[in-house]
Amino acid sequence: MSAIRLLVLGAVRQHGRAHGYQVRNDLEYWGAHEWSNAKPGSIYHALKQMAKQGLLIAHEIAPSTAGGPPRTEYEITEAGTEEYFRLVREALTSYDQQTDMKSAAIGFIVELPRAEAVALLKERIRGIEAWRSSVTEHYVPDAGPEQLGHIGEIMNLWLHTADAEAEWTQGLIARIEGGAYTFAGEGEPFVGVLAEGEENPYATGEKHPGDTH
Amino acid sequence: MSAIRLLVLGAVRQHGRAHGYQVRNDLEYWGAHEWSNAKPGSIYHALKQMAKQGLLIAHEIAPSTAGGPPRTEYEITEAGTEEYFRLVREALTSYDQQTDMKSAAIGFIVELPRAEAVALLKERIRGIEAWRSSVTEHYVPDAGPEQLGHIGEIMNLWLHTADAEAEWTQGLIARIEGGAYTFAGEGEPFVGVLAEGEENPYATGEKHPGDTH
DNA sequence: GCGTTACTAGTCAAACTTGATTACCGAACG
DNA sequence: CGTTCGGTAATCAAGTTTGACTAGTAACGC
Repeated sequence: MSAIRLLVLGAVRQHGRAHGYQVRNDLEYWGAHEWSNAKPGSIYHALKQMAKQGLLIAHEIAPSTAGGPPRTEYEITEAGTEEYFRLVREALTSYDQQTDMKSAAIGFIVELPRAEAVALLKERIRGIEAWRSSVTEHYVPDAGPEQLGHIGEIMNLWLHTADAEAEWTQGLIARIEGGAYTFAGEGEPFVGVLAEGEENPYATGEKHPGDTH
Repeated sequence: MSAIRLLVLGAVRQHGRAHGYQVRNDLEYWGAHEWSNAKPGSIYHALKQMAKQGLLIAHEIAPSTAGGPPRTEYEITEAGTEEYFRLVREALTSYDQQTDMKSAAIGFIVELPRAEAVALLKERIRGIEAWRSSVTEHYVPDAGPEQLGHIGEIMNLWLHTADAEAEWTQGLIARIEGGAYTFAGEGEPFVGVLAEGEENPYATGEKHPGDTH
């Protein structure tokens, strides 16, 4: 599954009530168009789909205050909130090399209590290690790694990536345990959305060199 | 773009002529179902689509020799071969955190001349470095990284990942320059396909722990 | 006043992906 | 000798993603 649902749920939730264009802008503000499939079509589709499934409720709303077609505002439901936390927890816990889900979940990690965040990340490290040994057992067969030829480099890449991630996760755990950031129930939360009318410093358009999306 | 087209083109090409089920088995043999969207539906869809676009030609073929419906065999065309090499080169060169494309391209890297492989990988490192500095400039604003709060951890993750990849790429370059593997024009190539009737040691079914696909 | 540009907000068809399901055949079983 | 089982090979409907496109309003220059 892609990260679009998690991102959209998170954006709507932080606003309380948001229309599609607002969500679209938030995701852009988070840089999500760089590392996930957060494109207009996908965003509007996700909104409609999740409204149909009861994770959001759609309010029909009067014409836009700033030009353009009339907008629909969305609000997250109880079920939507549950799904949101389920997705955050799952993405933090499980290792499956899906960069977009992982990044999105980091963006929402402070919505959890600090202790739970740390516990989930530790669980993640255990997952990486289990995956690591399962790969080395499974794919580096008795005949020795030479049997695989250059294909072995793919596994090499996986392992290298997994190790790098474990290392980064370890660092994050340390920072969180050291008191960094403001987690759920610890006072004034960090606000990661654009206020109405605020200008987006990271607007679409410029690509990073080397990108080929 | 996903890696499915590259994978399918590569599989058909290594066989000379292959039917869908054969391709499906090869991809499984390569472990592609673990790290890409190489599922039956996608494979058959890609075959049909690319046949329609002239990258493959479809031969209608008599009923299967081993049960099941009649099979269609595919053969790669000139245009398909061009597209194949274009995809390999692009995936090796450009940094865009798409794990599946990268893995697939490593699997086909020995189809290029050794010198070109090294050149592309060096280009890749340059790309990673350019991307790295563009991210640090762009997303770590004047106000200092604190302004971003925990969102800064996402960029931290990106950078960490990029660095790990640059390191791995460097290692691969060294191994290739040191004479590892057999590249195009260097004699007996490594064969990464299953022979007709050969058993697949890495068949589907067992998942690695920690996976959540 | 009036065209032109720019921004807001969303839609749409075409392509792709997914997971389940179908259809066919051979072999084993009782 | 029918029937159930397992492997082969592919299809299908439902859902998702993409990139281009539409349509409305405001603001600007002249």
